[in-house]
Amino acid sequence: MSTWIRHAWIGPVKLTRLSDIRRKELRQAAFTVLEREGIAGATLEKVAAQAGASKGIVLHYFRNKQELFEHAMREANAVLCHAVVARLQRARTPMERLNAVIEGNFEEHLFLPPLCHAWLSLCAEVPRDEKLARIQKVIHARMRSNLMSGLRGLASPEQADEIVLGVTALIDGLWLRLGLQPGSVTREQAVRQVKDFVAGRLALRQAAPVGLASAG
Amino acid sequence: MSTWIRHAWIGPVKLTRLSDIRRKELRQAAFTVLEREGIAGATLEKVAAQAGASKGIVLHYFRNKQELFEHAMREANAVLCHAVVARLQRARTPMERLNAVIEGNFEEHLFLPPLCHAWLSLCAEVPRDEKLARIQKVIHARMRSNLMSGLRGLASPEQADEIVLGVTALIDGLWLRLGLQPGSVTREQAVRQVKDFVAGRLALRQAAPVGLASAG
DNA sequence: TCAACAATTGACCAATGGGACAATAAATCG
DNA sequence: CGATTTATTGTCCCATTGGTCAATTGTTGA
Repeated sequence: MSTWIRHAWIGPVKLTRLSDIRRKELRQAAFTVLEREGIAGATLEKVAAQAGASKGIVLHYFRNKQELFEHAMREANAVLCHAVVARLQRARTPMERLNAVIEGNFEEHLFLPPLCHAWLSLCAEVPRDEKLARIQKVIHARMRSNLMSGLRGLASPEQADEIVLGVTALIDGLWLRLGLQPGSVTREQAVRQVKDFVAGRLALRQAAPVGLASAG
Repeated sequence: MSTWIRHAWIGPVKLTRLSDIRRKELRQAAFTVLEREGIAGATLEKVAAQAGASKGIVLHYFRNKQELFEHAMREANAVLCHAVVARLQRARTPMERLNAVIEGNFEEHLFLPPLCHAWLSLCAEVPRDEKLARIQKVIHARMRSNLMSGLRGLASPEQADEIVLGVTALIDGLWLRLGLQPGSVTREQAVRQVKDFVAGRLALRQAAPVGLASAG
């Protein structure tokens, strides 16, 4: 976290203003600390140390601790988002778009326990932080939209809605599993699970909508 | 949290020793505080206040803060567990057992945002608390075992394994959704999702195992 | 009744954390 | 170059927190 980043391309946009660069460094440092320490142990001092700076500088760029972690969440989300969008752009058919979303959500260099740990800590604060809640809402809306872009060609609107809920929940659940028991689920397993889920739901499309499910 | 609880039946076991009762009160108070404040805001003083006692008493019954919240997690888990087991005992067929687990995991008076919030905060600490991790592990093992008791009669062992992973992830994901966006998922929707998931997977049992899923 | 024990409290303490601020160093720009 | 703005640091402050401890108040059982 020294200065190598100063004149580098970070993400899709070149950061010119020094302040922007510093802010990004600090957001990332905050996230890294979150990975290690969780929300309870993530202090301004640790973030500063992680960024190789003083505590004062953190509060120079962010009004307070809350704001810092809100930006950390936005940052992390942007990365995730980018992984999906990149794949989505190469997709041609509806099914390809669907798979793009699924695979993008389990990208190899992102589907990692520490990332999940930090994410989990942020999610746990959502109920008490209006801003975090709004970010979460946006994330879900984008996810839904991405999935819909593929599902519209494959299922009825009502069915698509149902499938979207299932897919998003399943993805989140698999991430959670990675965080709670690293090693109990691989990227390939996760992708397979979600794809099979969709396949199963689409297969049941014309079948009796109750089927086995209502046997109990 | 006064004294009405003193001579009451709490759960399946009557608590005789006063110390046991006090400990239970405090565990529950800790969980309640967790619901409101999250792990970062849950202090011993607040727990004490919630229980109508002094901070000293909390540390009289629990070695330290960590231990208190570990017990809070066990407590919450026991409640969840009880809901499932009760239904499981009334189930006769494999499918009934499966449905018992699914419905038990979304019991009406448990599938609530505050409960989820507290739970989420505890999960977020799992990576940094060996004891919490062990509790988590036990929970998952029991869940798997419960599901297996139904699935063994319905699918091959390998398939059952896969389905279990999917079902547990889906359940967790739906809970997470409840916590992050209360109101975006009802108990009925959740139950339906999981049941349909299982139905879809069982329907694909004999079909080509790849199917639509490998189109991308 | 009295001694041993458990429960409970409140005071106390050292450590830490978030945040304010003044002082200093750098950079930018006319 | 000189002045104004920006970056950065370290110090200071106050509130909070986890945890210890001695003292007090029941409870219980011989």
